[in-house]
Amino acid sequence: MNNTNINELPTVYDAKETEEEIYKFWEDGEFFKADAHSEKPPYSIVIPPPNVTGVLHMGHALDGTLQDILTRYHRMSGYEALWLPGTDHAGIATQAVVEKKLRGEGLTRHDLGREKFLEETWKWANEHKSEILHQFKRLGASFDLSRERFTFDKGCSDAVKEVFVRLYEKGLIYKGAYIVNWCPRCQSAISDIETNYETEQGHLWEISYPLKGEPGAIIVATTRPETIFGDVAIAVNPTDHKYKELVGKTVVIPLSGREIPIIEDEYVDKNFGTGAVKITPAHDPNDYEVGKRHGLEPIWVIDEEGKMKACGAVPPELHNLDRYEAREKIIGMLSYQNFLLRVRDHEHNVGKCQRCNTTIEPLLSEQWFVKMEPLAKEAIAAVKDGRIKFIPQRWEKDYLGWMENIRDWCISRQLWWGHQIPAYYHKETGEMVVAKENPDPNMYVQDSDVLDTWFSSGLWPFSTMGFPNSETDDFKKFYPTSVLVTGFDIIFFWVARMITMGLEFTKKAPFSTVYIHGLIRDEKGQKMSKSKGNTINPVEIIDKYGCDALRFTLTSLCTYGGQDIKISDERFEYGRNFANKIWNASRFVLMNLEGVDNNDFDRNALTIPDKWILDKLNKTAEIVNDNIKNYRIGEVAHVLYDYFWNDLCDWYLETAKIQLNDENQKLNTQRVLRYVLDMSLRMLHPIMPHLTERIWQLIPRNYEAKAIMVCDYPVFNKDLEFPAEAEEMNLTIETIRSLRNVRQSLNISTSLKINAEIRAEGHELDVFKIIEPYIKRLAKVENITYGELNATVPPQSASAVVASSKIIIPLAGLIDIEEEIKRQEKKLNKLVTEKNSLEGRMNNAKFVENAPKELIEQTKARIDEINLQSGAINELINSLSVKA
RNA sequence: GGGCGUUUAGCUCAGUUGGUAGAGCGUCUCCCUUACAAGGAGAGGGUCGAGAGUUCGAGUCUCCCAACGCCCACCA
Repeated sequence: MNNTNINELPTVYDAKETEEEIYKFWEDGEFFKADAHSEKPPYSIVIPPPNVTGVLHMGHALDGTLQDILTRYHRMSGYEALWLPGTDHAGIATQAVVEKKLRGEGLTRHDLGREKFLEETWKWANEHKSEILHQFKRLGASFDLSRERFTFDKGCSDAVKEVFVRLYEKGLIYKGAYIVNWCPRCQSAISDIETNYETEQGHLWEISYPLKGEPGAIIVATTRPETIFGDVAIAVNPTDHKYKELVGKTVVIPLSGREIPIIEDEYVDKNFGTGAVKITPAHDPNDYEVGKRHGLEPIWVIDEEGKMKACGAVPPELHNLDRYEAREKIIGMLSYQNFLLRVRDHEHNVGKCQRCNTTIEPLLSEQWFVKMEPLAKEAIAAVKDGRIKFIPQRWEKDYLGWMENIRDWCISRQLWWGHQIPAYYHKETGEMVVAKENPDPNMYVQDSDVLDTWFSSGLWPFSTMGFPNSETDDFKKFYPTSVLVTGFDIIFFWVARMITMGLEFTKKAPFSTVYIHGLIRDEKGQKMSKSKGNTINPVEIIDKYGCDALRFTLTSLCTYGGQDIKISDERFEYGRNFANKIWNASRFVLMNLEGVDNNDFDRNALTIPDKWILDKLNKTAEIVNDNIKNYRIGEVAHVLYDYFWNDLCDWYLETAKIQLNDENQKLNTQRVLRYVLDMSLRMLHPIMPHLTERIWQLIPRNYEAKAIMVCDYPVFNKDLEFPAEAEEMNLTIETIRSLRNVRQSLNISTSLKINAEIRAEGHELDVFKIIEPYIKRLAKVENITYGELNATVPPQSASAVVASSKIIIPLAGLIDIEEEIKRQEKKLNKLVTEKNSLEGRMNNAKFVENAPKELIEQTKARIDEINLQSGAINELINSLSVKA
């Protein structure tokens, strides 16, 4: 790397080559490895483990970039930084994709059997695990692969067993029959938050249930006529006089003949439907509660596959019929026998499986649950008392709202891929033992269900650090972690569970900050998904634009409010162009560092532009540190972009060219350039690691260091403040801009040399004399002369007013007087408008009375300045008009 | 039904203690000036969704309305 010939560096930054080479350099040097025995204060982040179902998407790229920026920044800022990588076994999701693959081969998991199926799934998981980690490397991730973890590895599995047993012993895990969300396709229970509701256009059927042994009937409205065979009662509201006389009577279920009572229950809404509800406790959560209150035994009529159960309660011709086919058929039968009185269109919400979008079947079923309320107490307190802070803070409200209305968590899944529940049943007595190990494999069989995948991810911050052993080096050094970085979509699924579990089992909040960023969407604002075909693969973007370009662009799009981020391919040109700008600016500096010595710059030999850029750099460092600490990471990107491009490239490098040509200034300018480039690269490094490392390696350094990634991050330095020179440079810039403006607006060719007469007094005059060379070169001025401030304006000349001085540009034969007058009038108008507004304020007694002193003084000063400048412009216009 | 977010230049979006608006892209003009045409220089472009209020002063605070988006709850 160090043998590179600077003059042969390509003019276009080659991201691909650089990234590969640099990442390898970091890996070989073991720069990402965290030391648990370090004296430095710890900074740790555990990655939200990506599912092993697939590959990296843009959301991971954003999430990973932000974590890497925080990790790299803190590593450079004196912390022992650990970013712990890993993946999630993603129980239901992974099983689904593997089953899908098997289906392609004409197989089901049952054909393979549990053991063989798990083998297949492990294979799949391992392949994707390495693919995902490889992609994270392409992203420049500075994570410590020696600590890589998997939610289903030995350590995490031990943690799961430990937690399960302890919660069970504490009475916080129980097993029981409740209505759960059952996915007939996944063949498993799923939790409430894995169920999404969709509005569907359905029907409300009114069915007549005849009274037993007497004429008359009660009419019931239902959206699910196929469940009538599971009815155990008809319920009406106790205050509903319409049905007063029917309560206590018996009706006969149509098509079935079974007899059920008419009961009263508060749950019934008099105004909905007919005011009479069929009660089906086995297939509806509300009905289940009603049934329980009235001591009614549930009757199952739909099975786990969503088919009509082949049982006595269901007429034989419907046995094993799909629930929707059965519905059609039942409607026909009811209609034929005149039990169906009315059909109405009815919009209602239907639960869908988040994973496969199959309509959920509420099913009474025996499952395992975590009693959440006792655990939620501390999780609520931790956020309320500030032990855990959400950024942006508004998410705390969502979190607390959910926690405060927490419902028990159904944790058992009827799957194979996952942590098998550590409950064992005696083969003969059926006695159940909950323990980490099977008490006697000959006599006990393990519960066949596995745990919800989020159960293990909920332990992630501490299961990865050695838990249940809290004496490991990593646990002691790196737990609790510093911050959790994730999207808002998994606050309930994951963040909430980590907080409850962390507090319960480690007595500490697993992280003190939850940094929530927006979600990545396509250019139309739609969520990216494979089925929509609107996904953008981050690796393709990296191939096309470069990793640092991707990282910079994504970072720049992060707002403090955590808005969703719309991206399209072309947006990454922003980052690519910036990377190229950095590359070329650096190339320029490096090409001009030949012959530089090993000394730091000489403070006494600094020029105005030198001091100005040092001042800018210093201020930028201050702002950048402040912004990173406050998680305003998008702002960091903007500030650095503005500093690097607009200050460093557009102005300082241009002035440096002049100084480099001056033998007296050359050496010190080189030293300043070296320092400024070095510090600028360091500031950029956390966002754009490869490019900055690559260039830094080429700087002829006067200190020892192995890599930029372990250099100190620049901080504000009181000794590098140069306010006076900063002001003087502003005068320089303004003067040059005015001259350029004159040239352009009067259509004076750049090849044409012009002269300028500067009319200034006092300090401004002194400054002009110093900055003359810069003005000459950057504004392409041939000669500069000096004159009296109040002398008359020569004919045929353009002019500009800068600060308190005037610049006169004689343009005999070149100038269109009318144009110049117009130009000046435009400027004057602007000033006059501003002045009117300011004077309006100053004439307002209340403003003068109430506004802060500094603002009033500022306003006065500005009015003075405007008066001066507009006076000068008036004078110019007058002299031009006379001559015209 | 409850809650949250968004509405600012043609487009995409910034704008943290209230002090008369910024960026990138796009547009117009000029320029291959020995770091960079993925570039340089100059310019144009906004009554900050509507309305009301507080204030000397509101894109920024309060209220109300509208449109779009999201979350939670849930109606047999």
